Amino acid sequence: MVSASVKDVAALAGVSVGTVSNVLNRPQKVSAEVTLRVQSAIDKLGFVRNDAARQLRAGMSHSIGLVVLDAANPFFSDLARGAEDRAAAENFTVLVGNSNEDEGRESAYLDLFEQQRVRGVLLSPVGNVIPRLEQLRRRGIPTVLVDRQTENKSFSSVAVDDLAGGEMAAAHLLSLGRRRIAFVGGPASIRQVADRLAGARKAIDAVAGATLEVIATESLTVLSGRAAGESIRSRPEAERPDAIFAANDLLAVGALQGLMLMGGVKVPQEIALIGYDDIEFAAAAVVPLSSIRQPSALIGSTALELLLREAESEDGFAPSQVVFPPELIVRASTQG
Amino acid sequence: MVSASVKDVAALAGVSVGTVSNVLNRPQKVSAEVTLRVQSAIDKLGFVRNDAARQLRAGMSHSIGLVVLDAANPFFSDLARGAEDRAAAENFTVLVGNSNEDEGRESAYLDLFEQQRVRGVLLSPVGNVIPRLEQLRRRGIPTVLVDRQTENKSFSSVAVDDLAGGEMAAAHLLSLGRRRIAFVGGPASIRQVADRLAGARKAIDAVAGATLEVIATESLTVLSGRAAGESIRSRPEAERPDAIFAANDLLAVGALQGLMLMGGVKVPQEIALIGYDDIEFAAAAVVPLSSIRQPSALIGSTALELLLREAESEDGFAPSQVVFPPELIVRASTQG
DNA sequence: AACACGCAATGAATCGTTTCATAACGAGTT
DNA sequence: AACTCGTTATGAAACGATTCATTGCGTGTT
Repeated sequence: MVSASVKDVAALAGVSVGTVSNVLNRPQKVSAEVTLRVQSAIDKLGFVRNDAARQLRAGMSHSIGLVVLDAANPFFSDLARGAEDRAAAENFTVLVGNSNEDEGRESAYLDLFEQQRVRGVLLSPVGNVIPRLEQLRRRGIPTVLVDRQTENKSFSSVAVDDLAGGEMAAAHLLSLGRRRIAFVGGPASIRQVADRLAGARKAIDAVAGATLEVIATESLTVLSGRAAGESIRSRPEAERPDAIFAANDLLAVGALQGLMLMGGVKVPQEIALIGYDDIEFAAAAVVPLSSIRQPSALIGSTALELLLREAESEDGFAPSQVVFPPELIVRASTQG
Repeated sequence: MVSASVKDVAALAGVSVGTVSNVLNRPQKVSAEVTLRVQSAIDKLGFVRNDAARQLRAGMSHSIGLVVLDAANPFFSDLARGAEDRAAAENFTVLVGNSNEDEGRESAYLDLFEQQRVRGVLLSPVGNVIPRLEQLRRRGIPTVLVDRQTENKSFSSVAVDDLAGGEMAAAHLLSLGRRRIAFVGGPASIRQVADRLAGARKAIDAVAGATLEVIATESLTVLSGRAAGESIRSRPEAERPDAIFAANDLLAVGALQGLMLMGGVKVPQEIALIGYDDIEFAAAAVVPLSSIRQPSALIGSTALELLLREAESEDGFAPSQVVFPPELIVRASTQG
């Protein structure tokens, strides 16, 4: 006997299977004496409910699926934590899949979630997923997009206004009197990067005499940032920017190192530096980093909330697009 | 109609449900003509297998559960990736739970995994879980411990020899001629911390005139390390150690910052510094960090392999304890 | 004494897939 | 023509929990 079933419990307790189920799910409907007998039978047999059977009968699971672009990115792990905590409060479980920015893996996870009959899906999409989402919706699985605003207003989404964030970062640098601003980031195909750059451009265009230089990187990593920083440091002093806006904090940390190597450029005196995301490490960097904070956990919990509401409602649910404002965090890298 | 079932597919294709199942699971047993008809019915109806029903019938799921101490720690996310990749190759899915070093959450995840009838569990344990694991085993769910050697040889485990790692780190510092060595780490209740310290002590005791000072920290974080570094910097020069071994890289990074603040102590000239884990950031720190590398992904994949082998075997499986050797990675923080 | 009512407990039906013993059929053999 | 294979296809049974219409029983009412 691999494991006991309700039938075994019922037999041992001398009751029907229906009663065992009632003890488990509607204890108030069962007399105290019988409850006790059933409980002790459960203990004696080490009975554990079979989730697959429950789910089959229920028709839907108590899980929701989450597909993130990069599980190693602190932004997404915070987002996931936010979603998980909110889900736990409603007795739901979150299954996390890591697409690694690969459309194939994204699709595989969506397939898996469909087979599991998850209650809904949170998705930070790689490519154009709208057709796939419409298919999911037709099959009764609602989706909420995270960290991405959609043109398509028929889906709910929760995101941060990256355009405003970029504008905010650039405006801050401009307010320090800096005028030769460099944007470090890439690849440009990543929506968030493009939006942050567009926001920065907007702020810079509004100030006479301010210029924007774009330094493209291959990825959003510390090493890419370091390369960018070193290339700036190696320029003649007159050709260096006086401020850098990095598309995320990993790049900013790398840039900082590239600049400071061998007693090079002083941050913030010679070049002010600001990042994006406000990851935990930003505050602890050698020169604590200014950054644009995103409420990552809040994005996760809000998206989950929206999703559950949509899942519970009958069709005809009105999708909503939630956009959180980013927040400027000023630290040493843009002070002095 | 929420979603189509095999029955619907069978009806549309004009065959029996058994045949549909055969098309799905043993295509070679079905004639080409029928296969085609069934496939097109599947496509037309948008049929998606119900995993709960499959699993109920099969008696066991195609998932394995993994409980980690801290999902945000790069060491564990690498370990998880290793396990996931290996699992995917065998058509298994890994469900990741984060215990956050909390016994209650650990237990909740184990309950959940039991209800899901997972094929096995990988566990980086918080407290004394042996009784719980014996219970799981009785119910047919094998367990492999990760990142923890057990006294109890009846369970398989995959770990790195932290004692050897600690010894290796200290021996490296001693080989540089350093004699006043400080160990930065804590809380001591964490097994890994205690083992690394014990290893260091062993190496230091073997060298005449070498001393070991233990600087306890509250946690294994950058901020704790920074505090430790600052307190060392504020000492009179004669009372400072000439080398620091930090219990993990986050502490080492923090210590580095604490030491270097305000043009303080030079690393490695005045104080050599080595960390543990070799997280990605170590190589990219302002002074690239020497560290003790653990094969995190390999630990994950090996543990998964052991687990599957144990799950497939009938009872009478001989548990094995795999211990990987740590590896010394020398970078600038201990050179010069 | 007859009746109605409410509370407990019952157990058959159900969810969707897989499996397996059986049937149907055609081709080859004697 | 009777037979044995071999190949396909069939459909009922099984997995385990839940649900719900039904039964049984004790209490209170008239």
